[in-house]
Amino acid sequence: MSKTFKPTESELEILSILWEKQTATVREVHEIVQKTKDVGYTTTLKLMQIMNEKGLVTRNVMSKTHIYTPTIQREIAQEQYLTKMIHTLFGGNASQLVLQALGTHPTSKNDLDQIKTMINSLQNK
Amino acid sequence: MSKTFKPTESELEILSILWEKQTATVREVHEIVQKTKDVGYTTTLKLMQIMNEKGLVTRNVMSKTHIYTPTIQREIAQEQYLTKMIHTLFGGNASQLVLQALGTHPTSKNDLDQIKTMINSLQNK
DNA sequence: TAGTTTATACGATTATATTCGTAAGCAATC
DNA sequence: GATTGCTTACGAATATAATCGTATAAACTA
Repeated sequence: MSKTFKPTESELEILSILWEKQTATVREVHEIVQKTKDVGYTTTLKLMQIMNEKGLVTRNVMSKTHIYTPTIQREIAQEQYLTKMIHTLFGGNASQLVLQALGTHPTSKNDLDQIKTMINSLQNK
Repeated sequence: MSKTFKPTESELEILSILWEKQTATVREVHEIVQKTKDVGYTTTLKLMQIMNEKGLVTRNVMSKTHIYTPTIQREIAQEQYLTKMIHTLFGGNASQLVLQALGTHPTSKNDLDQIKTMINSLQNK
């Protein structure tokens, strides 16, 4: 069914922009890409065309300026990369990853509470 | 100082094996690689030679069979990938990653307690 | 409407990564 | 001491990704 989703580095960057904005034109994407990478417009365009061929995005071609939408759910990508990362980087131990994430990435009190709640519900099973 | 650590896909796989075993020969690494990828011995050898040139590993050449050691701390790689992943995949929100990790990757009661302890100490600040 | 801007399409180049074949050395064994 | 097996070295082929230049057309603008 679902082929293995494996975007390249650049493609993932573009996807992350699309996930954020839901939908975007090449120019909008390029504007953001440019902040971190110094590449030409046609490079971004070409990448997005390739992504379309691969089925990573779809596009609405009604108007001259095409509008792109990601086809892959962010959640699916999250799960896939998370699994891989736990395996290759944390020796299969998810809690190590959690501890590290909490330790080095500031989290609001509210979010911390939410995590505690989740843990409690996991423990009551 | 520290150049940007950016191993390729295959290199990261080899590193993860070295992190696990601390130290290993090409054959030992290859044996494990072979379980998931169908590649020849010299491919693994070449990769590890390149990694040596790049400084990702060092090797002891005393005996005929070289012994490889990773130069990069696993923790540094963990931190780097974690940061990137939180950014591109979780919209900058670390707690989202934590919730997802806990939700889909079974964690022992003990580990969960440890995480709670950590959260508590974070909240008492 | 002529000129300018902004789009897409797409081939071609360049860069990077992966893979393997072959040569050569060393050591154990027959 | 020849043969076999395992090792490294390394060039070269192949595959994949990233980048850009140029052509072409639509839409806006003076």
